[in-house]
Amino acid sequence: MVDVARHARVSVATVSRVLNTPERVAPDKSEAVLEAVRKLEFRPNLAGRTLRAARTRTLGVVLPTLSHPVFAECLHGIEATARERGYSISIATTGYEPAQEHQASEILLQRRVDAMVLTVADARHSRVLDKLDAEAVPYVLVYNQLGRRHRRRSTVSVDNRAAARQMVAHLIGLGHRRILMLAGNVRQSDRSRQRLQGYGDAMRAAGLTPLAPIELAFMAPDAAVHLGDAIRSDAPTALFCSSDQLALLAIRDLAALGLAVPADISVAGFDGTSLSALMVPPLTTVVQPSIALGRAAVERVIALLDGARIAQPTVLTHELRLGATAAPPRP
Amino acid sequence: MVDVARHARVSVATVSRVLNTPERVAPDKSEAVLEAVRKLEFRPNLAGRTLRAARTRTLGVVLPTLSHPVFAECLHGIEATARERGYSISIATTGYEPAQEHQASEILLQRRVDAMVLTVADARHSRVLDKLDAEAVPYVLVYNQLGRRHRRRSTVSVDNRAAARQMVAHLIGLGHRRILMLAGNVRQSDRSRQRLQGYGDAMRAAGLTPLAPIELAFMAPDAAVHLGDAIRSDAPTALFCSSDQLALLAIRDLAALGLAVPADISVAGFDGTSLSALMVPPLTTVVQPSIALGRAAVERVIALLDGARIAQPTVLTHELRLGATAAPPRP
DNA sequence: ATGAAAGCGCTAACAT
DNA sequence: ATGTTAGCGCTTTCAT
Repeated sequence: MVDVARHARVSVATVSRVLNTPERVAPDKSEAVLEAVRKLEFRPNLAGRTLRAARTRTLGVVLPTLSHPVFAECLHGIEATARERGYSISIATTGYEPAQEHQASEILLQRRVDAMVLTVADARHSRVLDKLDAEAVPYVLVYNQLGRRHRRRSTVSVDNRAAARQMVAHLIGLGHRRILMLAGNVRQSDRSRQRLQGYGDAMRAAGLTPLAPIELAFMAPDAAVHLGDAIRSDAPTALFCSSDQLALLAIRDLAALGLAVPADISVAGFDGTSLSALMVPPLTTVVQPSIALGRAAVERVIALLDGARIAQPTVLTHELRLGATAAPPRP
Repeated sequence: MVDVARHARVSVATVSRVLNTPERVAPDKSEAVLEAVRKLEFRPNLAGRTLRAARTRTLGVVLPTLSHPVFAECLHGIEATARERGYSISIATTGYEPAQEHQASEILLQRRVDAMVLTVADARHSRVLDKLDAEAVPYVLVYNQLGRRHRRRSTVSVDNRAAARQMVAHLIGLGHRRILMLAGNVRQSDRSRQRLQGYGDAMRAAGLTPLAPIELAFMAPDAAVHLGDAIRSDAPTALFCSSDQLALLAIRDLAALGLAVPADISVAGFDGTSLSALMVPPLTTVVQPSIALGRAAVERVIALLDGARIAQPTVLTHELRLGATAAPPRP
């Protein structure tokens, strides 16, 4: 900066002003500074700026994984929006392990991110969120959704329970009575729990008895076994899966068990990742607008940074995509 | 840090040493400092450290998009490895636009990332890479692959040309003669070009005449039209696509044209994203080890930071996954 | 409108 | 082994 100042025959203070508050500097000086910047290829060092201004213009992002397309697409929306708004992002993943949530957030806090966008296992009980609250670091949760009693935290999500209810109601409408839910880890994941509730809502509303869900750890290798057992004992005619990934896994394993989808058994998913639309037959699933969720989360977190109060949860509309993996049961 | 020093009754220098070179400080003092750190919940401010040490322990990552599973998985490997090695990452995407490559790299350079991992459109002609060379910023390319004459740049990739050749040879082995290639933007993407070369190699090796490829811009909306035209004029019995995404798109559009895969026409892809394995029927494709590519890229870039010279390109082994979308042509 | 100078939090050279 | 201190690059009072 000293070089630039010398080159433009002004002080470093003026250089700084040109870069930050150009309106407060005379046009001719401004011009000279800008030219010096170009000529010397000056690139402000963010560390200096951060140290002094106590702002990094960086958003921290904590997500369970990037291998799952839902989160990858969300990150895509986050990154694009952050860039448009002049922020960059720093990311850390947790691999679905609550212990890692703490480590991930510490790394980002050490970088002094201005705010965070995160998906945690359970938004109601989270040491990390408690910490962020205590340290007054603004944050917005994506995908996580909170009940009426926990509205202290800013969330951006779809209505998981309602979406699950609608999808299960759709299966019931097709004529299914024995519908089995394939859930993620219900104890750890609030979304899994909400979708399970939605499943129960729909079943009971139709006068049906909910079946005990199969709980699968993320990417469980023994999924096929559990699935086989459950199919023998419950004889379901439809499977409602709490993610597309689980649905694809189920379809594959059903094929191995000699069951055709949807002829022998129907399968519905949740997420609506772009690839699930391209597969043949296209997956019947609940479409979450992942990119839009990421976008909205960044917009909200920037609003918080600009002094907004925590508002109502942002609930984006989901959509039932009636693909071709769910059909009426065999008579 | 002053607080911590006061609390532990030592100087700030000792606090710094405990944090950076613990072996150079007496155990009792070290203990005292650590306790003060815990008690005061001291979190070193990276900006101060960066400013002084001129190192951020941050890796910049530039990728075309995060919506494409191949890059998302690669990023997953990058993030995990970086974390293990004590680095964090800062990402920027380019949306496949060379102009944005420049912008993305500038953002990261402004953050003073220690090094970069990137995928560019064309590694042979890249203003961004020229700039990084000029500024002596270490970097490693992922997915990009360079010919013998351009080995100045560090790359981590599969052998795109050989992989394409093998896949096309496999199709020829099944009995196909009229094989059409669906390529990305050949002019802009070096990988697309290499895969097209591999296609040509295999065709000529079998005494067949390569057909002119269909070039599709990324996520082209008019893909169906071009595909329909080409199928009418070339009457191919197999399609070799330069990405899984293109393959899925093709399969969907073929269905719309009344063509069944693989009964009427075979389709092979390239990438081996995890979802392409789960679809029914599973996609016949070239599997790139995306997570391992990301891991290897980070290992190499850290080696460069530690003073290693640019070595031979790292070529990871691909794999042909013989799914069920390619079969012998109708007699 | 502009400049001089203090100081953000940290590390490392130097002194002890 | 430990302390003192300069200074990394920037922004922001405070003067002028």
